[in-house]
Amino acid sequence: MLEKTYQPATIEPRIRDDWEKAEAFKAGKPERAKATPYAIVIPPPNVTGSLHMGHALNNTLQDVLCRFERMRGKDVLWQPGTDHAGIATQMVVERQMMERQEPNRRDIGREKFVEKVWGWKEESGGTIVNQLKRLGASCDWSRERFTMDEGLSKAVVKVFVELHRAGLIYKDKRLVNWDPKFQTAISDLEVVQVEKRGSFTWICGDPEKPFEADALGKVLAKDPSGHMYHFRYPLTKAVAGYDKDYIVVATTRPETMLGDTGVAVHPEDARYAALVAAKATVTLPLAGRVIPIVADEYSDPEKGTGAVKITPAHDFNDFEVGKRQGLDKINVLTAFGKMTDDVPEAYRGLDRFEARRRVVADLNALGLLEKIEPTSHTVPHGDRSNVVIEPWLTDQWYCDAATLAKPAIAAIESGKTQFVPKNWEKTYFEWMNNIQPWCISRQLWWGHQIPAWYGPDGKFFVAEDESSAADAAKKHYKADVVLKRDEDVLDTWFSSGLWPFSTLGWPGKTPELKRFYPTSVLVTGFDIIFFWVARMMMMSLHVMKEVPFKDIYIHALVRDEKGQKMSKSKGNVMDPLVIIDEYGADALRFTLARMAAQGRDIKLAKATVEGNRNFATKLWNAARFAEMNECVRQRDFDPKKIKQPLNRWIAGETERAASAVTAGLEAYKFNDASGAIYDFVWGVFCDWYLELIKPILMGDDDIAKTETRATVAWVLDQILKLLHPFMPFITEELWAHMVEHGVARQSLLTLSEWPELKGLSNQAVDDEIGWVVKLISEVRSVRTEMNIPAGAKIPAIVSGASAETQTRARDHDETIQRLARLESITFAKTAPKGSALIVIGEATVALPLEGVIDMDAERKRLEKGIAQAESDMGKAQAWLANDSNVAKSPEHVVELNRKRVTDGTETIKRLKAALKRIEA
RNA sequence: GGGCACUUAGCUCAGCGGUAGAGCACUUCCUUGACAUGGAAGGGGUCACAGGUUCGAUCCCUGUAGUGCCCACCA
Repeated sequence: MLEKTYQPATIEPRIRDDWEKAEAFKAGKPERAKATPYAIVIPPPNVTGSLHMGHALNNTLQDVLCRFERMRGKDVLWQPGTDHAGIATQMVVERQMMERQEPNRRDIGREKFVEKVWGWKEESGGTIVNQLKRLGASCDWSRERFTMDEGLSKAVVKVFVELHRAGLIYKDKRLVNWDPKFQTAISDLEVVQVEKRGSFTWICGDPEKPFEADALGKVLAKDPSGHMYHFRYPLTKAVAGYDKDYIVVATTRPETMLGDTGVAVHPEDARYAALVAAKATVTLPLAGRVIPIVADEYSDPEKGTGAVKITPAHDFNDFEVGKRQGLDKINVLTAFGKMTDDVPEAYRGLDRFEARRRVVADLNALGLLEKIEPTSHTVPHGDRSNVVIEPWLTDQWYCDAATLAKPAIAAIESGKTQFVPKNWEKTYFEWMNNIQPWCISRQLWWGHQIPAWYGPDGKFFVAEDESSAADAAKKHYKADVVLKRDEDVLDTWFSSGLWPFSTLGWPGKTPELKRFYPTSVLVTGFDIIFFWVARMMMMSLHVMKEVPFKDIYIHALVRDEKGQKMSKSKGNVMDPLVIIDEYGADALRFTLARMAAQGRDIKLAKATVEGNRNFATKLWNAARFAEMNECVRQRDFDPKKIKQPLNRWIAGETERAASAVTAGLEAYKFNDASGAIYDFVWGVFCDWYLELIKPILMGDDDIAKTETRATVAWVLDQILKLLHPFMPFITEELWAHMVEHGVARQSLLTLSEWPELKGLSNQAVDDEIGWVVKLISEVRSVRTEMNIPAGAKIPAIVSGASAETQTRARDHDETIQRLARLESITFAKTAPKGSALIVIGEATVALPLEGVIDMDAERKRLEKGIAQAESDMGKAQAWLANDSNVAKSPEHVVELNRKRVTDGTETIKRLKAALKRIEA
């Protein structure tokens, strides 16, 4: 016997065990050898992470698809695994070491540190996996992978070596985004632009009367960023045709002026033509270095003074200008963002922001600070470290992304892989067409160490292992040499990019690779289209010569109910595990699926989850009702052979619901699919069908009763199946309760067959039950409006009814009486006086309530009905009066409006007649 | 600067060329033999604004305003 209320917390772990014991989610089972393969690779969560709402949504959708396809008989592989997440993980462990006041990673050295991270991975790496299981994820857990496990690491090395051999990976010295906190280079994608606005109001300077030192110092002490500083660089000597002895340049980063090696003006800029012609030079203030004024297209005459300082070692644009103009590159910053020894002694070792203040103050003292103005500009920050990123000159490994992008673009253009929704293609193309070299090396310790070994002269040998590198070195040096391995590791996304094939066993020629590659669909959020999706497309096409997946389903991000991004600092994080504890995994999953249609974000409120928990309870109680009424599944039950109209009707409704759910899932319209089953279960099955059949179940027509019981059991089975992808736990639990011939069911719902229903719907039956439903609704409506006590039973007298209507009324007599709380239904030529009247089609139903009803209220009710009917009919009439409407509209629309007029006329006539009787 | 979206009931959002829907909230009533995590009946919307296309526009097109996001740049 089912408990009165549904308790997810006690059920879920047990169901999970059942699935595990049955190895229900194992891919490649022999009995499915002939089935169509269906594969999804999970977006691997960070191994040290824990489940957040984004994961919950992402994995719910994948699980819905996997369960759906599994039930449709496919051989489903949902490939799980985790990502080593270089920076993030190293950060977590380092922070932990700091909190425990242990020696830092540099003190203990690389080997010991990496060992520690592995320890941490072993200890907490299972957390997120267990959390995914709590959500109900039907992954093939026996195939779990980790980006740094042996097989995947082999794949990484092999791809690196091959790309290097093909010239698509190379080493280069150029500016990178340097993170002074984590001491590593990061890729463009890991840089976020943060808006900076000056924190002090604008201050206009006057070089003749410099700022008072204290006042300026106070201002600068606040926050020296977000301002534009205008400096005078004195000319080394006067130039004929140029009326000043200095040139003004502006910058938001004063400290970098110590690394200036030129000033650029536009070649066409008349103001500076004399300076260019004279090959004028300026003396760089503070440093005392003489630097040239060069003509370069980069400088924009419209901006500032049209003259721009050039710091090739610390600015991406300046780097290019420097290259064109042959300017020196002077590095003035250390890896930690402090001034190097290549600046005047006074600034050496200063932090970059302190140096900024000093430079401004010192230039002011020299009368070279023209003005300071507040400005609004964006400053690059590390997405993890949140510190200001420095463009910094270093040796790094790069991947020629532009070349790899070409086939990846073509694959989407040709439709071999398609985005759902399609509009994400544009974003993808936009980025791929402008893709920059990808910096793949990181100065971290946790990750795949780059397979390059250096000889004594710095020449490197890229090889799959040290001995191959040694062989190559020996050939080159004609002697044995000591090799030193490159200390850098690869960007995390390098290994993630191989995920669709590395997890299937590549470079081995495994049966899984053959069977499941390319995978069916990738389900992910739009925030990692560039980071991950694009890289998988590039890598997979290069290595496998085949797309990694056929569809890319992009879903929204989950935000809080106010639409703000959930973040720990804002304190608005909704923990999926807390929600699961409170409402059950099914309620959370169903909520996320129902909201999955939204454009770019999902605003999640607790109340919504609660509503869906209530839906689960509703289903639970419907099953309980079935159980109490001995609605037992019959083995040979055939829905096509149903006789009772109510049962035929619900069979037809079930078919409609099933096809709506199927169609929704096939089109990745999770909201449509989940909405269809919700409406059917609550709005049709519970609200109407179960109520309508009660008289039969309690009656003594055994044939009808037997058929109805069997139908209830059958419909419930269909419901459990249709709902299972969304709510796997409660459905599996109820499935187990639905006995068959007195024997508890042995099979698992998750392995049952998906309903493919056909030929169950019948128009005549739908009309018949539709009439019953309409009558009941109308009576209920009148009862409320007439303030008839809910408990009072009243008679109903039907007049003007056709033979068909009379038959319907007689056939469903008991049902109608029960649901409309009627005492009797009788027929008469005319409606008795003093009645409330209901008009349905050709018939009028009278509720004789003389003395009970308020005639005034009845008049108002009828008048309202007439007004509504007249307005509706009037619209239809006006529409028909327009000849072009009739001439140019499709027939069914014309027909619809004609019907509105005829039906409306009839209704109005009867309502008016009813009104007249009252007034009489 | 370039791009992508969004604007529908008090709130959160579906819908989409043929007389506007759901959940929550609200009002009234109901402990009726599955369910008060429930049932019944209601109230509430010129579908942001202005043009256009169409027999017909909430839906398609153009523009305006507001909002959000992505990319790039910023002397």
